[in-house]
Amino acid sequence: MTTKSPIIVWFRQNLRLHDNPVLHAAATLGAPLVLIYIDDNTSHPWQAGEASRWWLHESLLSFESALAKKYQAPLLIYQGSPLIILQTLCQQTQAEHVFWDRCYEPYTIKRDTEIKAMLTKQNITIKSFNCALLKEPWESLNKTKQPFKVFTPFWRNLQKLPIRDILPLPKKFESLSYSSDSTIADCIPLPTIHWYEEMAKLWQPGETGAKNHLAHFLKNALNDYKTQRNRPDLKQTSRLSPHLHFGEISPVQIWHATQSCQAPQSEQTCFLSEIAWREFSYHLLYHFPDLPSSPFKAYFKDFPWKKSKTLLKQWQQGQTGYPIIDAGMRELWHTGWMHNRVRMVVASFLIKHLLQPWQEGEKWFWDTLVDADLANNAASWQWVAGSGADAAPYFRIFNPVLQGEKFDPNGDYVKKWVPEIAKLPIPYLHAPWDAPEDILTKAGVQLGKTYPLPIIEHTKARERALAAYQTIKQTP
DNA sequence: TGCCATTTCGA
DNA sequence: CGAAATGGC
Repeated sequence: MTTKSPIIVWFRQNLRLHDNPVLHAAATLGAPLVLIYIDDNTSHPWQAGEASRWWLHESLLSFESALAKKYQAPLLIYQGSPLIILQTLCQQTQAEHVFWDRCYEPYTIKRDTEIKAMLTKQNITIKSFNCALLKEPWESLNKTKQPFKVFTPFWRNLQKLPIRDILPLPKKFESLSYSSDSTIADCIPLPTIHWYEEMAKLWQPGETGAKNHLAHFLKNALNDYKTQRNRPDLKQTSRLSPHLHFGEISPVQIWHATQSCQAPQSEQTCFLSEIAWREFSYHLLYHFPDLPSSPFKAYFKDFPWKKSKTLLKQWQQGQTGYPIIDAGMRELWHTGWMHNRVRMVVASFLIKHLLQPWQEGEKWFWDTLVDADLANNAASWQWVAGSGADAAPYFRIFNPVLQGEKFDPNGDYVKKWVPEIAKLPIPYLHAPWDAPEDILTKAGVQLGKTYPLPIIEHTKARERALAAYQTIKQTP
């Protein structure tokens, strides 16, 4: 393709300069570029929560300044209907080409398909690029050309597929002299209450922060990733999830950087399989677009949930009386993130101990996570619920006390997020109700007053959950 | 990336 | 008698 008419490059998720196929392709063509971001958060069913919006605000600022610094190119910000904005821009700039990075959520696919049809009618050429995945969801198929429904075969297959090389950073490109009326602050305003300041100390949204996180992780944590990654009291996970969600780093960059680092191969593979879980989630969401709302295994629609707004709220607020659960839920609220092991434990607790629908947990995570991602969130909640593709078996019910003792052995994680019981000695920190009266008094804990009694008893809850499952279980 | 009751093993 | 293995949920 040769063109001298401007190319509009619409960035949606992949807010980075390096290894960005859409930017690379556009810059290579030698035409002037119009770089835009359109905020249409209010026009779809899964509006982003405030934590995620804070991250987006910061990420866009970072991207905007990187573009200005490296290429003296402005990032134009718009708010409203992408179709109308693109039509107008094409007219005003005489652009005949619109390039974008592919998105995979059902509502973005629908939106983009409509836009592509309308603009094509007006002789605008649309070109889209895979910027967010190792492989497109339709590139991974089993021997019968069907999507994978089990992770292990998906992962084995992925390891056999060629992964493209990292793209070089475009040396230069010309940008059209053009400006928009809105700024990042107009379209994605920060909340008036500065609750995000606590999060701002922990994270560095943007490409530089992502790169730093990856380098630090590969150097300091990957060597014993297999075992230490389960410890929420240590910082041994990559913490790349929000960076990946906004595309500040690509899975291709992670793939190659991991394979060329010093850590043992078994550790590399373990970490890359986690990246592959993300890939598998996108694969499932693409092929089964109902994933965010309906159980993948249809018989789960009859599950006898016992909906309770009170229980849901106690879980959300970290007031369940189980220290590891409350620590996790409070970490989420305060940092916009939760350790993966703890995510599994709190999700299992909401679904199995409290019998609340997994969709309620999914919504809460969606509203509060900085890494809120439709594919990962939906696939993971269904995985824990047992209703998903390749789900955990329903009888896998975590015991919150044992999980705490096993993965937070010194209680540092609980002490950090549940300070009101921090003075309890270790055998009782994960099960305060077992502590003798004098030990509770000495630690300044009054159960039911300064810290809740358990809102449900573990053994009974476990039996009730197994019984509930029996009512829907399919007999083969 | 489960829990738990029960059985079996070995000092 | 405690650790390890086993098997059902």
